[in-house]
Amino acid sequence: MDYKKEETLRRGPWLEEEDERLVKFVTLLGDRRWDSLARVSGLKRSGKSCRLRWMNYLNPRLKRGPMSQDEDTIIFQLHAFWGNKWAKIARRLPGRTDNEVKNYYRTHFRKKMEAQNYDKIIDWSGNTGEGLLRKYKETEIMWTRTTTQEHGLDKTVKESKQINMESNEETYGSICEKESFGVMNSPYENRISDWISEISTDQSDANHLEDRISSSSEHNININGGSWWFQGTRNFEEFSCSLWS
DNA sequence: AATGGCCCCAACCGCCGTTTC
DNA sequence: AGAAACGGCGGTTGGGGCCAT
Repeated sequence: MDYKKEETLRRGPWLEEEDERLVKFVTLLGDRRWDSLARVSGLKRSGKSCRLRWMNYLNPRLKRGPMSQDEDTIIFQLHAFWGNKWAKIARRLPGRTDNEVKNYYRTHFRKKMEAQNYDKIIDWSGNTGEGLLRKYKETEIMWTRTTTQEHGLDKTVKESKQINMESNEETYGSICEKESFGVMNSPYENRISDWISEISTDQSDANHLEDRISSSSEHNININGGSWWFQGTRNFEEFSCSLWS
């Protein structure tokens, strides 16, 4: 895009007329080829800006209004699984956008975490990267086991809340400890987050670690059988799919 | 009533992977 | 095969609104 053309592009908040026009043209042309849609529509906006406006605000599939308690819990749980993978988390929440999830998390959870000033802060200097990864993975397994059972996530969400209220030691403690990774902005954070995403599809690795931990007497874990990650993932899939249907 | 601080969220930016030509 | 265009993502910013003083 040349300089002169960019000069004439509008920025900032969208006007009602612009919204109406955008909706009209998306209905006509579909939600693809945003640059040409922006040109054809006569909107003095970039294609990217049009796309964003549609995706985050105008799309009729979007759900408006405050987050429900279940959505709140899901965001909390999935962020513990995946870290700042907002788009990935948003895909599990029908009608919510990555931007919305991101904003929600930033304003609610981080603040909450900082305010509560958890004392389980990890001393980075005393840990190796490998040790931290292992610790992270183990707490993930503990969390998954206590929140994913054979009856699906919708019930699980309720149970996890109950567990959280009843005990801060095993489950909530673990998740908070993981959250401290995020709060501290550790150099490991992104790598750990990416790594967790990778292992989410690696069944054999997960089972291997499960065996190792199950055989250890120092872990007092309430296990309900099955392959933890597969079961958890499947339940998430089923649950989120059912929300869309 | 004025104002300063804070919260919230829409919008933007830059980067990167994918698709198209 | 490679360049350009496009789409998606995560991080950041700016402004409006609310609230306490």
